[in-house]
Amino acid sequence: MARATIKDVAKAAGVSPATVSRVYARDPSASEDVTRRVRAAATKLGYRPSMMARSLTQSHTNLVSLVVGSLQNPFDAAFVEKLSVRLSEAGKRLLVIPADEGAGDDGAPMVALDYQSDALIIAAGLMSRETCRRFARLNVPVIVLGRLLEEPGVDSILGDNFGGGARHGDLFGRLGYHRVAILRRLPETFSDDERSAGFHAGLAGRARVVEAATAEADAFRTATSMLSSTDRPEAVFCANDAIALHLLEAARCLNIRVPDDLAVVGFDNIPQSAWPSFQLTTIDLPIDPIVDWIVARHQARIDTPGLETEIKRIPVTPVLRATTPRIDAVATV
Amino acid sequence: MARATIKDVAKAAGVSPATVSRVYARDPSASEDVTRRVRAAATKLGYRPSMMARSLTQSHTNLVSLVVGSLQNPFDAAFVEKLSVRLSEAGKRLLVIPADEGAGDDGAPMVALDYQSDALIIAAGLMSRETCRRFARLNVPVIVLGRLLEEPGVDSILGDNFGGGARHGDLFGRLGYHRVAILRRLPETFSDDERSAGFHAGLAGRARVVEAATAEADAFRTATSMLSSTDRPEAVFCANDAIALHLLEAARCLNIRVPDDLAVVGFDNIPQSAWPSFQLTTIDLPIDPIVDWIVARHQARIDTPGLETEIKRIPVTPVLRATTPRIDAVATV
DNA sequence: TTTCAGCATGAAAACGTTTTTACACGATGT
DNA sequence: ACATCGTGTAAAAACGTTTTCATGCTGAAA
Repeated sequence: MARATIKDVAKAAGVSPATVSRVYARDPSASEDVTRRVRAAATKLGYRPSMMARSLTQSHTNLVSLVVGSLQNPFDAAFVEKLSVRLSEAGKRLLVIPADEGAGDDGAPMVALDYQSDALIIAAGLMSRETCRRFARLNVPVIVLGRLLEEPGVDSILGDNFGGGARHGDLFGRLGYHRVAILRRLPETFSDDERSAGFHAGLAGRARVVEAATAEADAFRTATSMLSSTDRPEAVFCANDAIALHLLEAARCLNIRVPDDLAVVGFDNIPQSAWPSFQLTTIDLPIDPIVDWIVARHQARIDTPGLETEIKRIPVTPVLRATTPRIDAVATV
Repeated sequence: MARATIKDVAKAAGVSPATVSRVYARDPSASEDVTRRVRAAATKLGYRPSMMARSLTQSHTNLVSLVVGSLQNPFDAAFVEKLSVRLSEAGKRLLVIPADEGAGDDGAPMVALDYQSDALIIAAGLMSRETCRRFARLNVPVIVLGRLLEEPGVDSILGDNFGGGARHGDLFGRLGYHRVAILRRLPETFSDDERSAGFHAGLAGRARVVEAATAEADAFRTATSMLSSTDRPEAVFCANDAIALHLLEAARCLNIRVPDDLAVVGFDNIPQSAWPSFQLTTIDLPIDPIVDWIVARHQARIDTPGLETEIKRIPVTPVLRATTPRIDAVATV
């Protein structure tokens, strides 16, 4: 019971394979009558054109590869889900490539080349500049999320990390804290570098800052030890909500009252942050505009090769909730 | 700067394309000397075999399609992540297909056919029996997660939903509740049917049961109205942890003490359930064995066509935490 | 009628692989 | 000396499409 091919359909409809192809390509030169016969034969045989064969003659595959790390962080999970939906709507498919793939050989995203992906989206901040260059040379559009990789032909999209961090820094300054901390992801994490820099700028020296880095999986432990230290910070800027939630959990375990004994702020505004248990003050980084831009941009790159490198910044907005004191309560101090 | 093809490599190495192919296929008949020359030429030209072309002559593509709904539920997100990693390790790629795809045409998973996927994994409980049959007829292995679809050639894998539900039902019975409730996903959700049935069996009539269904996105609202009703239940069995967490949130908003005024149990044991804020009593449904079985099973189906349909049940284990009273405290009553 | 444009269609080449078949060569056996 | 066999390689067919080019047909203009 092999799969029906274009020849089978052609024979059944009494036409040539070329004609069947034309019908599927919506070529206007295909006559009314023939189109009907071909469609009828196709549905009877359950024919669907093979994308693999089609990709061989055409220059595109309608495949988009996504290199991604963990999906534990709800932000990333939501990103992947929305991206796959929007790509589907555009008639494209998402190929998921774990970031730690193919370490032995040529680096992770090379597998995207094997399937002739039309574009490559990097949601894990670890692709080497070298690999990027290689893709750019092959005219495969590369879009990097959350990292600024200045490389010709490689586009980047990021939230306004510096601006968001600055808002938090200024908030802490106005709240009059003297000992604050930053809890962030591991040192190579580009977004957190920016967020941290913005925070420092916004704080403008009004408080002493200590900084700790942690893997997301270890966040609870790191947070616990940070809160157990002798001169525990009065307020903590967590570089993302996932970490902030762990910090809140740690505080709860240690019977530290939030926000009275400890203020906490995050970044991303994942859905859980709005839950009554957390009510996390954070920075909203909206996913829809990110996905929209990626979908539009990769298509633009495909349609017109040789575009200038573009760096897109998504604006963010602060969301004040209950893990920080009300600012007006302190404004008079 | 077009991509290097097998012919380019052949020319550069002074051999025929067939020989290059043999080198990549690790054909032992390729001589030492030639293998070296080919490898050298390939790396110099940056050659990688085109999977699209290869798939045309071979019967398999090393592509596995996954039809999936939302990734908001951490259980599903973790499943997708682990599946993609394990498939990668086996040299395969994951093609993600949103469940609501192609509603107009032939049903969602048909797009998997377009790319000649070697196997189809359905993690959304909505594939029609008709569509399944079609795949089975084409010798494309279909594996359904969380749904029992008795159809020749279609394998299913599920947690022991009935058993897990029964444990909860019995627990509630032994705790002496009289008014209990079930909060579950929408009526078509197969797993929840089983969990609910198991719960009833385990409870064995020891309490009056009311049942409410909700979309996961509406869980907080549904939970709130359930807890606000005049004869609020003493204990609620939520058909999964994601819903249970929303119920706990709702209880907190309504100042209902857990477990004193309200006992809550869930199902799945997602990481968040263990957080100090929740401490949810639940049923552990481990993901690793699920993914392992799926990877092994789809490979088995590919290697030996015509296998008997198999239905795999993953054992579950109760996890007692703080959203239920300690059972020994009541055992003497 | 003849000629030509335009249109619908078919034949064949091309895409980049794998695989089958065939061949040349050297070594072995008598 | 010749037949036989293995071994390493090349040539060519095949996979299922799209696309270019050629061709036959229709009808309008001459």
